[in-house]
Amino acid sequence: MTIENENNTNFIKEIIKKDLNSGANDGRVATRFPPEPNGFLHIGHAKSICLNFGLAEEFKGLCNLRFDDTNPTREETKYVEAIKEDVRWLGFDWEDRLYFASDYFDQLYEFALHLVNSGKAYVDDLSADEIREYRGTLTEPGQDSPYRERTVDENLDLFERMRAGEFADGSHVLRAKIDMAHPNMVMRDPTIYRIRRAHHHRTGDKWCIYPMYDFTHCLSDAIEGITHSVCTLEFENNRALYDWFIENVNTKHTPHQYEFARLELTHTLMSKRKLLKLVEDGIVVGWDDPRLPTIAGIRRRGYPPEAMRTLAERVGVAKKRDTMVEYGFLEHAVRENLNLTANRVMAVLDPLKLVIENYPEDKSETFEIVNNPEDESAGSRQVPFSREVYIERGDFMEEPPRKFFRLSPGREVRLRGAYLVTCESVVKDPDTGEVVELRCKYDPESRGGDAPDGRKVKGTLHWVSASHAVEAEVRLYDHLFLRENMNDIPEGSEFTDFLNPDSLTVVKNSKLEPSVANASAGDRFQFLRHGYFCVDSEDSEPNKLVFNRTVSLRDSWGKGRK
RNA sequence: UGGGGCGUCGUCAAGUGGUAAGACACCAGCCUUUGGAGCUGGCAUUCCCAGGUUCGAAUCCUGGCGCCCCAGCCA
Repeated sequence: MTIENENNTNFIKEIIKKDLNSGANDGRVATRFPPEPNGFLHIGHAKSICLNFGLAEEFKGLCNLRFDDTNPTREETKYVEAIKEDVRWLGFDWEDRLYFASDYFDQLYEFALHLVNSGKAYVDDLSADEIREYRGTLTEPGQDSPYRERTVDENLDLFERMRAGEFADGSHVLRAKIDMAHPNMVMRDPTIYRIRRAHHHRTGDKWCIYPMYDFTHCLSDAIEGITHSVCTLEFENNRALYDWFIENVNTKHTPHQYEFARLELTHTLMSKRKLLKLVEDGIVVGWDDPRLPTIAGIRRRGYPPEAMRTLAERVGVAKKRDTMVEYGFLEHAVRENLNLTANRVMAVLDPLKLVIENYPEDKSETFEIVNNPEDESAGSRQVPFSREVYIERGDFMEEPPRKFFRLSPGREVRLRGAYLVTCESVVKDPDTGEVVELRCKYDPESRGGDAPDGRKVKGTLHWVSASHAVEAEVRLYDHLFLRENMNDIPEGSEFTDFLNPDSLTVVKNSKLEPSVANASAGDRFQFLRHGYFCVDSEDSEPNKLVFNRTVSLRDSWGKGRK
């Protein structure tokens, strides 16, 4: 795997280098990946994971895995397990640094008390609707709540009673006392605690008040001694509040927030809401559908984690918004990895029988074929050959156009690793005229694929001996959406309007060489001349193999012809 | 008519006053027992626009233009 080492910098790395040089944070670098356990991770999260763990790795620091679980109504333990699996799969290790914001609820409560005591937070009795009205608009300042000037003692009493469960959900909130006329809406006395009687996946029913993200995140960072808190661009406005809390609460560490552009890919979507709809409406088979950009999906699709890390490194980290990385960029990283690591195998997806008339009926022999021309250590395997083989229907044309190098009447081609064969005649279905069989002649002198007289052929075809073939189901995947930019669809249209009707093609009776018979879930192969495939982890069984196409091979012949 | 950000090749993206990296894509050629892979070459006289400063500007200044984010008791 090649990872570019030259010029692989970005603005966050530059900030860290500067901090290291100036001796900030005692020379420590600490980052964290902070998902909310309320759904499945996708490729966008993978970029963040690679960035945070990668930064720690590069600068000899540490990266924590922290679940941001401050909203009990949305979070579930099953998601924390799924997320842990995804991070591990990507190749990162948080060691003993697995944290939960909910672990800090007691500490956070103390911090809130500190704000109340210093006159910087107050309990507000306004309803959610009233608070919104008092907040003002983007261009008009807000108004102070009538409860804003309560005394410290009164606020203390009220806040403690909020915690004690004396008030109904929604009746009170604790707010930071900042500035209702602040030009940054985030700073107009933001809510820091709300009353919510909901069962928390970890703290159970211990609490009926829960801290808000803005209050929790920066202080959790401070508690953990995070130095560089990296998040996505939509939190830029929240940075002022992040800093306000750090300044107004006594914390030992003073973390800083930096924002980068999230990863978006063409022909797909990262929106949790839309992905959920695809799952719920049965448009895809589940969160791990190989067409989905979820980590579970790409894992099942067969994308190697190394390729995802390479992608994250190559797309870089910047602040430019609305960037769309071409899907082909990802596919390139996947092919690059698989080319080096996947063993080659022959698979005929659309079989056409080829009978070698001058090959003895009862004869069969095996050929030793190299497993991976890119990797000598991958060795070789024995592939059986006999009088009747299957070739790809698309590898034969009765009336070949110019530049068609494959088989046609009278033409000689190579059966990869076996013999040179010449098409003598074509057998057709008398009713439909469909070609059902090719009658050929082979050159016994060309064993292995080369003729002793040195004559060359233009085409080399993959093949599978008919009597030895293993049947399998092969699932061919394509873009989920026809439209490139799914973040910007025409007014009046629904995102589902752009679904690709051919995002999945199931090939039921493909013929594979027998060496794959014992393949197990997740095994990856290159089906010669087709692409990279893996054994499906859900539906494949020992006697009923199912393969997923991870990505096709580049095809300069097929390109532009379909 | 508020505040915060961003505008460099079709797509990502370096560049931080010294004369436009790299990758993907694309094009051409070589090579090839995968029309795969690989190899070679090509691909921004110009950095949203207009002025200005300077010997010299993508980088500094001024003024425009365009796009994105923010009015959850979500994160």
